[in-house]
Amino acid sequence: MTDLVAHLNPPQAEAVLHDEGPLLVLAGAGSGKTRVLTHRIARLVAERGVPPWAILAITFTNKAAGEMRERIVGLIGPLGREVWASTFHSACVRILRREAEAAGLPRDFTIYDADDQARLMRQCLVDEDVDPKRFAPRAVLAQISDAKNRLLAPEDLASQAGSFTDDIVVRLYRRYADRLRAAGALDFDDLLMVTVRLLENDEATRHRYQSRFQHVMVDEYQDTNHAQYRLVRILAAPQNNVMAVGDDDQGIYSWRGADVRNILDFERDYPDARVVALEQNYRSTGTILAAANAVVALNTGRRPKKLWTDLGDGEPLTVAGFRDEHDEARAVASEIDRAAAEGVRMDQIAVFYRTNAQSRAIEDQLVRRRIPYAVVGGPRFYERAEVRDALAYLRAVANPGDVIAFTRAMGTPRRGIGPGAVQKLQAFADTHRMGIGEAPAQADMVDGLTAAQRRSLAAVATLFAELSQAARAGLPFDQLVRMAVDGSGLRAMLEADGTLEAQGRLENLDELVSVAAEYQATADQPSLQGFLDEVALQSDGDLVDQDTGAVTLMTVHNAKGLEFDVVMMTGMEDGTFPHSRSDTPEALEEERRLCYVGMTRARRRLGLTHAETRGFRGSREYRLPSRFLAEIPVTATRATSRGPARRATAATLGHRVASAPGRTQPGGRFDPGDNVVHATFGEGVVTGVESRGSLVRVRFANDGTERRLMAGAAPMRKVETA
DNA sequence: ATTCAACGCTTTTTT
DNA sequence: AGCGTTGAAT
Repeated sequence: MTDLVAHLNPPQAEAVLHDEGPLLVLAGAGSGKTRVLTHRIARLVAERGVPPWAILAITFTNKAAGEMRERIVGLIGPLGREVWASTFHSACVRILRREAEAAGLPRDFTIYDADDQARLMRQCLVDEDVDPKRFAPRAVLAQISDAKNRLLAPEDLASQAGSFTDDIVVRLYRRYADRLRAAGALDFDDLLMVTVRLLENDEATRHRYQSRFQHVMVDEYQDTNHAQYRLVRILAAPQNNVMAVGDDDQGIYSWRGADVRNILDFERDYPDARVVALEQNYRSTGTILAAANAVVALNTGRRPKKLWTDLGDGEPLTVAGFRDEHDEARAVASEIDRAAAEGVRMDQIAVFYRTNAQSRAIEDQLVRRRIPYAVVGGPRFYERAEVRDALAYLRAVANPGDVIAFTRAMGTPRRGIGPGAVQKLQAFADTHRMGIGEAPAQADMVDGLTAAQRRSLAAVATLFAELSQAARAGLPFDQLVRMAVDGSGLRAMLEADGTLEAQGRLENLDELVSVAAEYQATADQPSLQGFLDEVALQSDGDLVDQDTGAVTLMTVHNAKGLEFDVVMMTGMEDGTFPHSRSDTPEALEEERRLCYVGMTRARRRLGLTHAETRGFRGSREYRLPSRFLAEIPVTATRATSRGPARRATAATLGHRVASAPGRTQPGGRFDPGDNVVHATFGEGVVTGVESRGSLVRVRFANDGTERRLMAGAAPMRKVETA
């Protein structure tokens, strides 16, 4: 048995040696928190006699959970595999599958992802006769999600509601909940909420889990929402052996209900908590750290901290501007080639961006230069239409009540069963108290179907029966998937298509078959339900593979928890990053934290780029350099212009510094004759000034129109063009 | 009743 | 640019 604190610094050792009672670890970026977590667990098991299965360790991704488990195994052997390491959502599914009866759930409940939710909500809007234009399904769902994260049922929301809008949302929430129940489905938020309710209301179950979990540990605690917070409180009680690890500067998920107060108020919630701060960074150079610190330091309401490193200054950050996203991408590719020529491994290089759509321009260039790359996130494998189509057949069989899956399956391939026929089947299923998935077998009894539809449904019934029989007989999952793909006619449909796109879709279906085979081979107790659960709870982060020999492209959100020798942050423009929709002070601070997270992923080299114009939803928009660039101390940077981008650079940067930190120039600086550039209208010339300078008239070159703009508010600046 | 073609709007981030 | 809704053709 190795000495578990041998290579730890004093605060790390203090945390690892903490035995019982609440512990808060404030872990700055790159301060070795995973090490502390794994070592502490190893010590509790190996030296304090805590059974591994009595430890619940919550991580942010399934992949992180797996890695944590392996590291523990590395420290104390196979016993470490028994630790409950998982995400909140996976842990809840595990509990709910086991306690389905007590929770009032069907044993084979289905998990609905965002796409399923939206489809279901659409039906609810129809039910409630609400115009989907005025109430976008996703927007309504966001409000419902918000409520669920705060553990509010429709009734609770009703008591708070007042306005007309709120009333409609309450009605939709109620209807949506009913429909979920009818389908035997839970959405992501339900997984948490239902588990909390179960534990709060069912004393016996609560006691069982409370005594089972002697220690509860939560990583990324700053990103927990209220439901998760409550779950931790309940499970940790009464002995409160809870360890929260996090960093308030890295909270980037408030938009999905995360509440930084959870970490800021930890000591109030657990008054006898021990607090340990990890402030030595082992990852980045001093320059990178100083730059990142300077940016995040501008936020208010954060715990003061002083991250430091003894790794030396390293090289300065590079900041460069380009004409458009294509030039930017070319420069990124050049930077990658340069780094590779210096001996940096491709898989130690990452390109970050704020939004997934930005990956495209970069991918184009990397393909052209034959630079191997892997995109994390974006259109996820399991979100591809054909994959979802194939899975819909399996879901419809696993849970005959799942209308969404059933409807989807009926629609692809085309077999003459549209919304009308589905409705008739649903009505029939309702009156005969069966799931809609069981209705095709009785198609003869359903009123109002055409002969062709009955024939079509008979084939569906046969397929369902075969699939269900095969699943029960324990046919390997890859064969089950293949059966769905072939038997449904999906494969035939795509093969008949013959286009390159259909070719790709077929490949994805083959990929799904291998994923199923993989599941078959690795799962403890393979089951159809388990396979579908795993698919539903798969996260982008789970698919990050850092040993591929390829450059990694991803959003800054997905970069959390990772590190690379060389990081390029692209799209550093106001409106892109910070995102234009983050226009409140709070949202802006979150963007800044996001920027901090991105910067602190870099070990040795950090480059930041921006483009003057960017294609956006078909049209081209003008962009000013991000205010975050201006927040980086000049001493930490070296402005460069590399490769084909000659244009921007020093002059642009001069502008950027001059205009920072505001989004726009203060009013009263425009005079007739000034050349200006506006974020949406482009270049123009000031033709007049009104209201003592607060209103300017500008004629735009693009369309020749003249517009009157608020000098202080318009996203516009002067340019010194020749 | 289903399916196909044109129009209009927009999610930023994700378990 | 891409999706979903809408309106016309089958």
